[in-house]
Amino acid sequence: MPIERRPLREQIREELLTRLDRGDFAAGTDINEVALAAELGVSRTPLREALITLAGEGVLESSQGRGFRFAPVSRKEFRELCEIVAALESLALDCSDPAHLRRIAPRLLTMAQEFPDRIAEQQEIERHDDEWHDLLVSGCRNERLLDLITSVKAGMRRYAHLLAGDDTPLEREATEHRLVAELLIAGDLPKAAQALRDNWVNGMERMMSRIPSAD
Amino acid sequence: MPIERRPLREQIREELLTRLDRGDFAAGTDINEVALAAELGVSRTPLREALITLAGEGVLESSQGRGFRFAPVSRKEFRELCEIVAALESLALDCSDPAHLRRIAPRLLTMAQEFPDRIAEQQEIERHDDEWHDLLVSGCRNERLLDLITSVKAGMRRYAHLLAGDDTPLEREATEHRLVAELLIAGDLPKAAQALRDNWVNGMERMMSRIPSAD
DNA sequence: TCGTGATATTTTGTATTCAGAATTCATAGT
DNA sequence: ACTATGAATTCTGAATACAAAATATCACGA
Repeated sequence: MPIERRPLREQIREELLTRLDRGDFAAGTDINEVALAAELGVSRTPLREALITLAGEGVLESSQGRGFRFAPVSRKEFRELCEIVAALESLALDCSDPAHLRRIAPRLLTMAQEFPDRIAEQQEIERHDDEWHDLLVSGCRNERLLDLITSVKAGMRRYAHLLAGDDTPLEREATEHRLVAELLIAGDLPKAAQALRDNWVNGMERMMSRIPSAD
Repeated sequence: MPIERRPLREQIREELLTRLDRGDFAAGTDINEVALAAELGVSRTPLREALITLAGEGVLESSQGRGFRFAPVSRKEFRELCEIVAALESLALDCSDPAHLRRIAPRLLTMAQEFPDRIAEQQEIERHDDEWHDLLVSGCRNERLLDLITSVKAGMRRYAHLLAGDDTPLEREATEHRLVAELLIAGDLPKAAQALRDNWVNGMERMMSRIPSAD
């Protein structure tokens, strides 16, 4: 078995992100470093390193002397993030090996058809959606781009739990994924990329109404 | 006068980037934290925070137990970065206020025509080029996108000093900038965005031969 | 001469401590 | 009652201290 040894800051970062997914943190409230470090069972040093990383990814914001806080959600930011990820994933498709795309296209179609029931847990739905997108860009030969996409998506996690409890979007999301997969099978990459961008734009609009309008 | 108070980590990050521009650091060599901290006159704590930030931006790489080092340059990575920035700046144009674009277009044209002499210092040329691109995207309403562009470009600084000493590219760079400006004046945003992407692709190819082929 | 292993040294990763800024709370004055 | 002022407290930002991992050194044997 491969023995895994990673810096604490990375483990902490992931733990904070999963807690964020669970909705543990109220947006906008300050983070108390000593309390959080004690809760995680680590010292402030690696915790602060993780916080700085997350701030760089836009998950947190910080200000001099007042430390870190989870950035409040806003429609404006969400729109901005969707625009960015749409462009990046579309670019990732362009940079992908066409042969690889043809190979995975059927699986993408299957996954889109197996979209989780509306009974399924929110967590499960999100995981499925993430997996689909991950597989989609898995053939991208631009490694930096893949890292960047991961990083930007980390900043979107604050929004994930907001879309709990609505069913209708699910169908549409699945339909759009199917469309992308079918266009890939047909070998029409430009159209597939466009459909993917549309998917993000539509997903954004579905979400918009659910974001508190502090804007 | 407004008294400026910023965290040490940010000042350190900037200092390291300017030193990188000066070519102070040999790529691939490990960074000695105590030595560098002493040289900068700070403790290891804020220095490490800056290093972690830079690693997140791709300027540095790190591995468990062996600390940080400046990532070696490679044609592959440079191509990847150019692809990304081309897409992001193009997106920034799309997100810009058309009125603002019309307003700045003449200035962009002037700047392109005033492109520094080939006698000018390398530093000066780069600064001028950066300013032109900054002005170009200054009307972008997607703030996150602007931050992201800045961050990705930080990762490209390692390549800047490589193109010293060649004159011909200068002319072409200026010509391409002029073309973008003229298309903006004509109000043809899609064509301008395309010309901008071409500018990045061409700039990449000009650079390619100058990057050591460790690949 | 080369490789192997034990030991010493260096350097990182993490914890702890210290100093100063921000906030809170109480009190005095209007 | 309300504001302003200042002390006390809390928290962050930075420095220092400590532990463990990585690297270098060197002796020894094939």
